[in-house]
Amino acid sequence: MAEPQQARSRDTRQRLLDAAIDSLIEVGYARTTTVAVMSRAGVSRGSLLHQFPSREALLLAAMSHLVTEGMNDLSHSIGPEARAPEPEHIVEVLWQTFRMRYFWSSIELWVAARTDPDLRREIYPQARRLGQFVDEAFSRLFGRDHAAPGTPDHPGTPDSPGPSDSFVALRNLLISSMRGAALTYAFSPRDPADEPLLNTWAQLVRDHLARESSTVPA
Amino acid sequence: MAEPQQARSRDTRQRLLDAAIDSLIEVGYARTTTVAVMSRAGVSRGSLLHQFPSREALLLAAMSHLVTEGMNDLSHSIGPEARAPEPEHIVEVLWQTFRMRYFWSSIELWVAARTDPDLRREIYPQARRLGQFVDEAFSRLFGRDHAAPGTPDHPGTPDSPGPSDSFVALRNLLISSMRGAALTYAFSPRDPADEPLLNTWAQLVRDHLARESSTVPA
DNA sequence: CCCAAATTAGTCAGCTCTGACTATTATACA
DNA sequence: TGTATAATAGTCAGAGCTGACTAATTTGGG
Repeated sequence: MAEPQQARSRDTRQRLLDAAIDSLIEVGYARTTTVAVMSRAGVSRGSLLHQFPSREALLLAAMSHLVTEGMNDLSHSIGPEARAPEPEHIVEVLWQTFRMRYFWSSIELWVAARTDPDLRREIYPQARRLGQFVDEAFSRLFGRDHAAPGTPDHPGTPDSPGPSDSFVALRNLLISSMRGAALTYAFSPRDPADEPLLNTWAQLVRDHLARESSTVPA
Repeated sequence: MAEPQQARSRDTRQRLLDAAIDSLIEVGYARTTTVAVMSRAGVSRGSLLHQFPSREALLLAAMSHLVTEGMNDLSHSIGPEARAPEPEHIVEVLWQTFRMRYFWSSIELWVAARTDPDLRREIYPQARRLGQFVDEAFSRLFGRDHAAPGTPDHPGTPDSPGPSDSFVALRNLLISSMRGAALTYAFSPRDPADEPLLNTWAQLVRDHLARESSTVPA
């Protein structure tokens, strides 16, 4: 947790974490061994075990690193400000996040965590952290007006209510569906850019916006 | 592939496959070792390696076994005949299949397959086999009238068209969303029976049925 | 400039897993 | 019933991984 002061040390940590994530993506959780990560990062055994006293510590840190990286990527692809809700654009940006670097490494860790209590304990808060960030990003994609009358995505008080039920439902539906669809590319030879559900997702967004503007014409 | 004639042999195979699947569920792919399966099944090392010459062969066979088992379970929970489409019932039955025995073992194999070309090659046709069966089951849940004017779920000729586009879209959306939602239970402490998306899914089905009966009142 | 602490480097024993091997037992068929 | 074949049993060497250990090097403060 504590940031190491030494520049060299931080560089080593960074290289190890990147190497660990690359390894998760390329060869999966089981074959992401300390030796594999260490040689991939060009770091000696002693350094690795000094920075991360065990394989588990390394992978837990990688998970955290991953989430931070994912949040940065998503921020970047959305841009700084809320946009007008163009269904195709919203769907496209969201779907990209399920095709990026961190998706498969996350899945590897999730699946490994299922049968590893220690890993699971650590991953749960990280996943929530990323989930909340994705929720906020989703709201930003829609723009404040559509996402929530009040502050975007805070629980919502009587004065400033959170997102409407239908907005939350749409968000959860899209995200779960994309996750489920992305998973099939573990073995499917198709190109994710041609995902057949893309149209369906866009239509859901269009329907939501249409329904909203007709019932709450404000 | 060839069914062994010997009764004893078949029993051993069956026990090994069941043990392999149980092991996948309980400890995951990486720790499903030949020794673990063998002792779980109460079978000697020689027997295992006679029946399945390698760990990979065992797990490939387990995948096939799994699919067959999954299809039987699904058949059973749907019942023999097409039913009237009650949205809550449809969603409930479908959601159950993502909480059953074979879901996690499938995921373990899918994820392992991503970084294992041999496994991937074998899993792809199996997944398609199960996928098509699920599609048919889905059509049966809706009843022939709603699923397809023609024969249920065959590609569809000009004479007997397949399911409508919107039906296919609904199906793919529900299945992908359920898969994506189910995945979070790898680490989430929630009870799948309380899955928040259940209402959303049911609403989608209701909307589809309503739209259908209004546009095609035939 | 020097020294203590931090960091990096390299080696090793212990463990587990896999698949090959040999031996034993059961089955099918003549 | 006898024998060839199939199935089951148990052992073992080789390979890979982890984490502990010792040694060398670099950094930062006095």
